Amino acid sequence: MLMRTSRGLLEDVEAALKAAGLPPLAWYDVLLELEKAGNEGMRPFELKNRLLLPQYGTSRLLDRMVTAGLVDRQDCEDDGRGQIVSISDSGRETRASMWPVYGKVLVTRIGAKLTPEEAIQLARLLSKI
Amino acid sequence: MLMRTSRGLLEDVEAALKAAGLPPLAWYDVLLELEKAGNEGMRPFELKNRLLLPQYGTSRLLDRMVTAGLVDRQDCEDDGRGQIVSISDSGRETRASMWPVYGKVLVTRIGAKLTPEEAIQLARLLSKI
DNA sequence: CCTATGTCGATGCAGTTGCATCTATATTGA
DNA sequence: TCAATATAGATGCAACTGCATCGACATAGG
Repeated sequence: MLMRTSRGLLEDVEAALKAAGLPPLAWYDVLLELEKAGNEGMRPFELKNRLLLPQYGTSRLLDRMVTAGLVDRQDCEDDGRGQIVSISDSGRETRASMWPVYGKVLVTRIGAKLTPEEAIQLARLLSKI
Repeated sequence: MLMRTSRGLLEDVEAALKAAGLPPLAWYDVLLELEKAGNEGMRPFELKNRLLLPQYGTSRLLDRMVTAGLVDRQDCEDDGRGQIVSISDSGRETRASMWPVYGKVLVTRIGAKLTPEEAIQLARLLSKI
């Protein structure tokens, strides 16, 4: 049930984003992390750890986002192997415009079907897993 | 949180199946449906409706499963456009060998972390969505 | 200092997915 | 009956994913 539920939800969110001409959900997660990281940005491997993405996935996702101008990438001074990625102004705007679309699907798919107490309880149960 | 939880669970299941030299989880769902459908099998579009898969995804998934010998495909007599797919003996065996691997991950990831009452409650909440 | 090993990130390749479109057959209705 | 439309399933193409591996730099141990 968990699988079916979340897959359906995911598809709805992706479809809503696409219909609004916005990037996929994974980009939202990245933008949110980078926004939280502030101006100093963060290392790709840290992003990978936070979002539990595979290393190669992170590398290529960042590639695309840099190309799209949502993320800035610069060489890391402390570590010659590494780099620092940070969100651009355009990235901030994009994230902001994604949120209402994302949120609306969640509200209509979850908020409308569960009472607030149930939603809290669901969150509590899921967090234990 | 729902997304993160289910994605992690999914990855664990896929990894366990792969480690056991077994096909991916989607194949399990198909095999289970076909096994329930019995000897008459079922139409691909019906499978697509039940599993909520895209049409092209169903077509290609069945291609691979037929190639792997887990599914039999024959032309449909009633409808010249259509076909009938059904599970083969090998498919039944494969599904049977997948179940314990699948189940074990669920038990260790869910059963071990939630009490039976919590699990029931979780299922109830998810079913409302 | 130098070699061995570990970590960071990139990439070639094969397999998979999404999208749009196609062919073939079925159904509807004038 | 025949044209218009709808449905079943396949497929070319571009994008994306997983896997294995690579090259570059970092760090530890002798």
